[in-house]
Amino acid sequence: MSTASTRVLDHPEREEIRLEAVLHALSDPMRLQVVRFLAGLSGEEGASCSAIELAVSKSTTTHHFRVLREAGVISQVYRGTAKMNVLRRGDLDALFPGLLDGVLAADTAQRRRGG
Amino acid sequence: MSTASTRVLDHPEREEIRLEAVLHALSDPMRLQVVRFLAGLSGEEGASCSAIELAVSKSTTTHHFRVLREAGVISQVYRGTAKMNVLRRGDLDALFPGLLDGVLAADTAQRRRGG
DNA sequence: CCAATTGTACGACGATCATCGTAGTTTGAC
DNA sequence: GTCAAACTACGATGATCGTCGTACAATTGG
Repeated sequence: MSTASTRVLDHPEREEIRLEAVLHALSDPMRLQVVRFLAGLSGEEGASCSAIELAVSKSTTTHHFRVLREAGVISQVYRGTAKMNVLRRGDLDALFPGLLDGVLAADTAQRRRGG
Repeated sequence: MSTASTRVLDHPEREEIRLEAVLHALSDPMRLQVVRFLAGLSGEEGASCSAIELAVSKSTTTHHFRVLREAGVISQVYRGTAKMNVLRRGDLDALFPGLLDGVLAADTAQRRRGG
């Protein structure tokens, strides 16, 4: 088809994003790894699901990305056979200023200690 | 007995506190309520478990306090028949600067919006 | 010693979770 | 039209979670 893909994914609106859901989404090592990766990207690029190597099966990877999307942490859009993922930094920063950076900094600090 | 109580509770050392565990502990509304309450206290006072009215049974309350303690978010010490709870702000701020305040601010922001 | 207060231990319950494999769908490239 | 790549859907499984009630333990105050 030449028309745009009809495969559209459901994202919570900014106002629908819940702190508890975000914290829960970030409390898993795999998902934290995804967020860390996406946060390290410059600009609006984003990355496909397969660009981030997680030590779990493909189904599990899909699952983690969905949890992140449904919590409002990332947005996902199909592009060809790939699905591009972008951190919803604008929304998160608007809702919870400093939260995402705080978590990322905490993650960096913990890793630096050898965690 | 006049000797100090032998009822001692296990707390993770500062270096043992894990970010994922902290985030998980904070991702529950009841536990967030406890942390919010303790954060609102002045000085080193702390509060007994029963001082914080949670809309769950006593057993469940005990459970939530334990999760917070085992994650390193609070410290608990017996004092008579009561158990006093204190936020481990010093440890958390040292390990993850800005994280606790970020979460508390996010919680306040969400509540202000009517969440 | 007795009673009241405060919190625990121990199942138990249904719900959610992280994980997997297999079989499928959608797309882009040839 | 075929084929490979990328991701999904759908169970299934074992673990953990939040919740409860009941029964118990430790402490303080009369």
